[in-house]
Amino acid sequence: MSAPSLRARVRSEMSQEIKAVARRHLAADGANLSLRAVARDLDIVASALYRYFPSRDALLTALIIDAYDDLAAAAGAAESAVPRDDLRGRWIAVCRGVREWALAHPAEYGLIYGSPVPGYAAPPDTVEPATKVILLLAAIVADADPSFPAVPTAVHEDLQRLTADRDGTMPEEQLDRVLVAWTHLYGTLNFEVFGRLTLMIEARSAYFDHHMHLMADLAGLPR
Amino acid sequence: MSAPSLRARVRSEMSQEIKAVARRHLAADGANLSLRAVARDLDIVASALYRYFPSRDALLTALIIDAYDDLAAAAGAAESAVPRDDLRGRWIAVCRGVREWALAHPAEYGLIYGSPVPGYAAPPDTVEPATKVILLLAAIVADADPSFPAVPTAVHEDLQRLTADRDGTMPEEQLDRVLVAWTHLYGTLNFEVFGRLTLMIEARSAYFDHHMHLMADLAGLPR
DNA sequence: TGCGTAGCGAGAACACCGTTCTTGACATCC
DNA sequence: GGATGTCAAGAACGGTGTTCTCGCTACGCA
Repeated sequence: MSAPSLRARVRSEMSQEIKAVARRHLAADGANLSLRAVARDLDIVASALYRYFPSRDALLTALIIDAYDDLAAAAGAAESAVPRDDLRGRWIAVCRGVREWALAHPAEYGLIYGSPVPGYAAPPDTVEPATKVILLLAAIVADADPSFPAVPTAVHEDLQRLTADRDGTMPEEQLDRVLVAWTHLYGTLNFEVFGRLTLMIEARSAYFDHHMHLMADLAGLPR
Repeated sequence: MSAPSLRARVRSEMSQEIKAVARRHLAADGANLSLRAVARDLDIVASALYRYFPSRDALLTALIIDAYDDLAAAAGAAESAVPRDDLRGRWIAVCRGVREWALAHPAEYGLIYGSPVPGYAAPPDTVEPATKVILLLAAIVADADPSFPAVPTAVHEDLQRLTADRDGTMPEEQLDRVLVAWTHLYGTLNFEVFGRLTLMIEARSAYFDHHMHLMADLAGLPR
C-alpha cells in the first residue's frame, strides 16, 4: 500500500478548497456560479481551475454529488439518534433532518431538487446518492410491517428492484405509501425553500411536523 | 372610448412577438435566456429590446406572469369540461390539466415552480396568478363539504384569509387536506418534469392518476 | 545524481453575455 | 410645417466560460 504521493495529496486538497469556495459563492449568489470569481477568491487565475475540473459543469456535478451525500448523512445522523424501536420518532427525525439541511443549504438544495441547469445532464454518478433518503424512509416502514388495506396501485417495479437489493421485496402498498410520503416531503420543502409559499409565514415548523405526521399515518406507522 | 393609437398597438404586438420568441428559446435552451439571441431571431439589435422591456429580469417576469395565467387557464378549462356535480371528476381534471400543461411547457413550469433565478425577486404582480390553481382545488372540496374527522393542525390564517375573500371561510381540516393535495401535486410534477424520477419510466400517467385519487380520498371527496 | 516528463499557474485570446449611451431617422401631434 | 417623442442601430464597458501557449517546478526513473 503506497502512500499517495505529495503531488496527489496537494491536488486533492486544492480540489476540496475549490469546492469549498464554490459552495460559499453558491450560497451567496445562487445558482449562477462564476469560475472567475471563484478563482479570484483563491488568488488564482481562472484558467488554472481547469487543471482540477474540466469545465464549470464538472465542478457543479462534484458539488451536486457532495450535496446528495451531505443531505443523506444529515438525515441518517438525525435518524440514528433515535431508538430503533421508536418508528415514528425515526420517521420524523428523517423528515426534520432533511428540512433542516435544506434550510441551512438552500442553494445546494436547489441544485439537487430545483429545475435542472439547462445544458446540464446529470451523470450516472448522481443516481445512487439520490436514492439514500427514500431508502431510509422505506426501511422504517418495512420495520413497522403493518397490514395495509389493499389499494389499487400501478406497478412500481423500479422501486421494487431498488428495495430488493437490500432485503427481499416490499408489498406494493407499502411502497406506494413511501412514495407518497417522499413526494410530499420534497413538495413541501420545494415550496418552503424556494419561497413559493407566501402563506403561513408563521408556524412553519409546526405545519411541517403536522404534515409529516399525516404522512406517517398514511404509511401505517403506529402513533 | 378612444381606440388605442397605432403606435400603441404595434408596440404591444412587438412585445408579444418578443415574448413568443423568448418562450421558444426558453423551451430550447432552458432557463438561461439570452437577450442577444432573442434579438438575433427578430432581426433586431440587442439594445432595441430595451425599448420594450427595461431588463432581462423584466422580460422574465412577463413570461412568468403569462405562465401562471396560462397554467391556470388550462386547469380551469379542463375542470369546466366536467359536470359540476362530478366532484371527483373535476378534481382529477384539474390535476391532469396541470400535469399536461407542465409536461407540454417544462421550461415555463421550471420558471414558476423550480429554483428561483438568482438575483431575481418575484414582484408582487405574480402572487395573485399563483394562487389560482389551489383556489380551484379548494372550491371543489368546499362543494363536497363532508364532515371531516378532527385532526390537530396548525393555524392556516393566510389561506383562511385567501378563501374568505371568495365565499366565507372553510374549516381548517378541509384547508389542511387541500394543502396536502396541492403540495403532493406539485411534488409529483417537480420530480417528473425535472427528471428526478428515474423510477417508473413506464405507467407514469397511471401512477399520477392513482396518487391524485389518493389525495381526493384524503380530501374527503366521494368516490 | 541527473534528466526527461508531467503537472502546474499565468496570461493572452476568442466569442459570447447584459447593459448603457449616443446618434440619426421616422412618425405623430399641435 | 415644425416640435416632440419613439424607435433601431451601433459602439462601448465590464463580465463570463473556455482554449491555448508559455515558462517553471517537482516528481519518477535510470
